[in-house]
Amino acid sequence: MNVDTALPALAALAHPTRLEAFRLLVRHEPEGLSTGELVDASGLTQSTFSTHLAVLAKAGLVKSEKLGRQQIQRADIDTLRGLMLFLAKDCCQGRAELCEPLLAELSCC
Amino acid sequence: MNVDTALPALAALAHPTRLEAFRLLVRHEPEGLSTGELVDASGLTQSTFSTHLAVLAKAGLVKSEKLGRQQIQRADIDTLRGLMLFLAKDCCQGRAELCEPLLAELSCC
DNA sequence: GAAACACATCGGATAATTCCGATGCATGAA
DNA sequence: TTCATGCATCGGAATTATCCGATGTGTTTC
Repeated sequence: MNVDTALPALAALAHPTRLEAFRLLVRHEPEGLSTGELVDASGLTQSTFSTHLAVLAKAGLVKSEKLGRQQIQRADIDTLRGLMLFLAKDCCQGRAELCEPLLAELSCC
Repeated sequence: MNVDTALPALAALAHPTRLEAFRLLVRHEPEGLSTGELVDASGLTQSTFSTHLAVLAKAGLVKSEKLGRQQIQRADIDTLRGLMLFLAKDCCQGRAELCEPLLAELSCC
């Protein structure tokens, strides 16, 4: 993950519909959800949501898989992790004191 | 950090100029940089960059302080940490296996 | 084959971003 | 006081994002 890959990922998440859809997919890992279920959850038109999904997919945050005539969407945790590492990298370089509190809170996992 | 605070933060970072400026400020913690220095680094007009800086400030990612007639800008690491925790929260809830690799890589700090 | 279904894509209208020059408003220097 | 400096804000033009209905494509069912 670098600036060129982080920017589309940030832009993809910087929209209420897409952020909510992505979080929903993360909570439904690893089974995923069909596009139709996501459309229903969004409350938007099918065509509108489809373009949102395309933005998430292009950013690498969502991968899809065909299952019969529906499309199963799944969150790509590796990309999310890459984005978080990219954001953390700057403050971690030689300045551990800045990221220690983050590690402490993440240790809940 | 919740959806309402994460969305402006994501949108603020989802722009090449603002992302670069924020990363520059993180690397210059805790001294900070003046607005003029950031303008020079951006290559944009002073007025254009000022509006970008206002977006970062409104999202809580940058705090400023007056020093004579210049304005010292500093990255707010707490907000960055809050954003990362918000993104990580979903995948950590009851599914530690998803976040363990993140912790492993972050342990470089 | 025909119809129904799930989803993607196109066309176009509206709204929001982005960018700049010009101007305003403080602060420090002469 | 007068002038220069550093920065914020205003007004407006160009670009981009967002949203929807309509249509196209592939898949299952009858």
